[in-house]
Amino acid sequence: MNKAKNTTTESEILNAAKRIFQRKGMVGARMQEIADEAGINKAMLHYYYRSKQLLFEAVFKKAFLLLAPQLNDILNSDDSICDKIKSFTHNYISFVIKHPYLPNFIIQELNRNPEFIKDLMSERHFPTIEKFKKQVAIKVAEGIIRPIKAEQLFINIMALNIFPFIGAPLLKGFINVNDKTYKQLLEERKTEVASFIINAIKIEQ
Amino acid sequence: MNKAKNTTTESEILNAAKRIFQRKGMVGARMQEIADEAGINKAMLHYYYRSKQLLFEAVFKKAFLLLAPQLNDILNSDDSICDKIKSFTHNYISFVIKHPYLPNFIIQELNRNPEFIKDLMSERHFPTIEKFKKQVAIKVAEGIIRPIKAEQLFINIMALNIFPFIGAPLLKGFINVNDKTYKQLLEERKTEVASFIINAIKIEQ
DNA sequence: GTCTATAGCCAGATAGAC
DNA sequence: GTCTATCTGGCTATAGAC
Repeated sequence: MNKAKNTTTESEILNAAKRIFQRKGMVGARMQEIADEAGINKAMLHYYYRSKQLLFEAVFKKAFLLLAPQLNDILNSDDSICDKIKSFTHNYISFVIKHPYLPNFIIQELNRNPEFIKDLMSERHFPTIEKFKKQVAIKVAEGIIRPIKAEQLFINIMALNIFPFIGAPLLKGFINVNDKTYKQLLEERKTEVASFIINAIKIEQ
Repeated sequence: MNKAKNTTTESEILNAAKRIFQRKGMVGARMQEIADEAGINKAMLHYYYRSKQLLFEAVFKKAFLLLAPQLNDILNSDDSICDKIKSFTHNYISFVIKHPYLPNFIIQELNRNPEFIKDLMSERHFPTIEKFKKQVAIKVAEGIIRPIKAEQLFINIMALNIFPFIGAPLLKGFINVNDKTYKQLLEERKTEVASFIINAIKIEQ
């Protein structure tokens, strides 16, 4: 009927779906649960999004487009490598502390359906590694940083940033700490990760 | 009837279940699919394991007990820190290249049910970080390695070893390589990861 | 646009023959 | 121990009233 109202219901559904899908995944989530979370009827979900699959895809794409552009900070900025690593890890870890389910959601659903990445890569502003590769190669040639493939460095950066969230239950077990202490460790990583990476690659003058 | 035959069917089921559960997860797996994979009837699964949940738990525990003891190499061996890091990363990455679904399976199911780690921790030979903490603290005090909390170092080691497998679809997308090239990158990591970590922590003499 | 009621399907589990 | 057939429940999706 009324445009504002439609938009509100539609985005209410999307937000509710986001919360449920991120916690339970595509397979584990229930349409009824999403409807309850949104405080509306289950039929409404189908009215606005036709099917569970389409609702899921809307949520997934939105989540991915929230996370991916941040990689431009490390891949396509003109700052020095060390500065990029410092600002990226700090920003990324801060962001994920606020949205702890996000990385696991993305990773899990990409593992369930790996071809999905191809759709995403066609998106505007999908970050690529090309510029970063050139920058690393130059700095290695200049003797500023140790010899390392940009691909490996990128994998390491991603691993150190993301894994502590995805592997939290496992790591809490081995380290044998409670949630509060683990959260404190994550806080420290805002600076710890950058130091670790920079020590690993920089050559003492 | 016959003992040998029982054991065979029972372990056939367990192996089939392992393959299906590791690819699809608890929620995504179908009992029919597991039965097909084992080449037997669906009713047999219930005859031997009573329910999907119990079958899953048998598979999960077995998988976990395959992976966890390897951590003793880094946490409880008497070698120097550098030697431990070298041998552990090499062994671990080699192992996971042969069983690529394993880490994601463990991590994913622990995220679905985080309290599950408590059961596992009561198992004999569950590795803990205590000895490793002492060793790191001593080496830091001696000025052999840079100041770092053992917990953070441990998280970093785990992240660098495991994430490349769990995040493979995502990383392949950003790095923009095919499966074969990515596999090559993983091979390189058998030595690359240790160098990276050791450079990050060691103090130049 | 929003609801209730229900169709239709699929999966886990069991009964019961052999 | 192994099978076929079936029960039962839960879930996505839709029909249709308001």
